[in-house]
Amino acid sequence: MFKKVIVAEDLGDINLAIEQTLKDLDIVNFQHAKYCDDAFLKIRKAIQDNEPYDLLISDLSFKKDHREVKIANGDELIQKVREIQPNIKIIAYSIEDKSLRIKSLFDNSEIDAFVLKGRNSIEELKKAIHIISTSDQTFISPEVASALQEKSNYEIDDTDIKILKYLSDGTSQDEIIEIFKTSDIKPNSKSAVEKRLSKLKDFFKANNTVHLVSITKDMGII
Amino acid sequence: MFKKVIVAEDLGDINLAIEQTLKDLDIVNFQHAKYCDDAFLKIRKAIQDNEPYDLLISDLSFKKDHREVKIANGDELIQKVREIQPNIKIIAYSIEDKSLRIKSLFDNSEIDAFVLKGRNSIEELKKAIHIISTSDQTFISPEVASALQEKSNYEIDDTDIKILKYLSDGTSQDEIIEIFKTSDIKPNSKSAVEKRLSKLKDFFKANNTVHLVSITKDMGII
DNA sequence: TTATGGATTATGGATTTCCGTAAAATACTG
DNA sequence: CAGTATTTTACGGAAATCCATAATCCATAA
Repeated sequence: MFKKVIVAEDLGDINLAIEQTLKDLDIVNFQHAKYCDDAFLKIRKAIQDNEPYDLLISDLSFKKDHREVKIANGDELIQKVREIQPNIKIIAYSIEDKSLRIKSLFDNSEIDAFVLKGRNSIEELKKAIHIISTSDQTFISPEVASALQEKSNYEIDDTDIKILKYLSDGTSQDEIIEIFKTSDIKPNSKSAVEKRLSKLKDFFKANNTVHLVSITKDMGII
Repeated sequence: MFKKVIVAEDLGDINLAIEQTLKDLDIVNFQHAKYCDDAFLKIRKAIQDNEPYDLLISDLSFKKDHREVKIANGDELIQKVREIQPNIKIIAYSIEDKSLRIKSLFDNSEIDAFVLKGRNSIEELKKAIHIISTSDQTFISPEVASALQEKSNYEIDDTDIKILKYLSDGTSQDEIIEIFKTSDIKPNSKSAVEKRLSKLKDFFKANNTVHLVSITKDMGII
C-alpha cells in the first residue's frame, strides 16, 4: 500500500471526502493542494528531499480565482509530474467523461487509473488505489471504460485543433490563413485549410462549420 | 435554525461534506437524495405527512446514468418544489458560474441563496444557512455576486434560443426557416431569421455565426 | 537525370451567408 | 378612419464558404 500520497483538488468538499477515504485505507501520510502549482512544488521538493510521494490523486479542472497560476489544470500537472518523477503512480479523479480526454491521459501521460466522480465514486477510488498499489494494472471507471476502445483519432493533429480554436474564437478562414502565414505554420494556403476543415467535418460527421465547432466543443477538444 | 433539511446532490463526496457541515450546525434531521426525482418525492411526502422540510439544498447538474428520470437537473427540481411548497427555503449549491443561469434562479425560482462550490465553499454554505434561517435576506457567493447586477438580457427571447440551438446542431439557416414554417413559429421569413442573428451577433459581440454559437455555448445559453 | 507518388497550392464556380434597403403587413394613436 | 410607428417580409448585391479539379512542388528511387 502507498506510504505517501498527495491530492490535487480544489473543491473543499471533495478534499474532505478523499481525506476520509485515505484514512479508511490506513494512509495517514498525505497532503492536499488546492492549486496545481502548489502540488507541483510539493512533489518536486519531496524528490529533492529524497522522500518522494508514491501516489498522486489529481482532479482535472481547477477553478480560476484571483491567484495567478502557471499550471492551470490537472492534465498539465500530470504531464509535468510524469516528467520529473516517471515512477509515481497517478490517479485522475474527475467528473470529466469525454472519452478523447480520458484516452489521451492514458496514452500521453500514462496515468495508472481514471476514476469518474459520481454517485459511488468513493468506493471506486478505493478500488483503484488497491489495484494500482499491488500491481502494474490500470484502473478505469466502468462508465467510461469504453473510452479506451475508441479508435484512435490519429487524423487530428495540432494544426487541426489550432484551426478549430481560431474558428471558435470568431476568426474567419481567410484571417486564419493570414495568421498561419505570418507565424510560419506549415500548411497555410487557402485550400490546405479548406481541405483540413473538410476532413474534420467528415470525421466528426458535421454538416457545416458551426456544427463542427459545436461538436468539438462538446467533446472537449477545444 | 432549520429543523428538517433535505439535500439533493449526486456526488457521494460532496454529500459526505455537506453531512459534516450540517452536523457542525447541530442539524441532525436531514436526508440525502442522489436523484432529483427522489428529492421531489420525499418533499411531497413530507408535506402530506404534515412534516415538511424547511430547507432544500440542491445541486444543479446531475449525472445521467442507467436510471430513467423525470427531473433531470436542479433547476427543474427547484422550480417544481417552489410550486408545491412556496415557503420552503432553497439554497442552490453548484459549481455553475454562468451569471445568466444564476440570475434566472433568483428571478424565476426565487431561491434564497446561491453558494458557488469552490475552495472554501463549506464556510460559505454555513454562512448562507445562517443568514437565510434568521431572516428573509438572500445570500450569494461573492465571486458571482455580480451576476445579479447584470443588465437583463431582455433582447433574447425563446425564438432566438431556438435558432441558436438549431444552428449549433448543424442546421442551415434555410433549413431553420423551413422548420419554422412547417411548425408555425411566428417569424419564419429568411430576413427575419437573418435579422435576429444579426442582432444576436451584435449583442454578444460575435464576429460571425461560428463565434456566436461558440460564445452562447460557453455562456450556457444553449 | 527523369519518373513517380504524395502533399501542398491554385483556380473557379456553386452555394450559403451577410447586410443594407425597400415594400408590405400589422399595430397603435388621435 | 387616416396617419404614424413598428414589425415582418422581400429583394439583391457583396462577401464568405464549400467543393471539385488542376497545377505545382518535392522527396525518393530507378
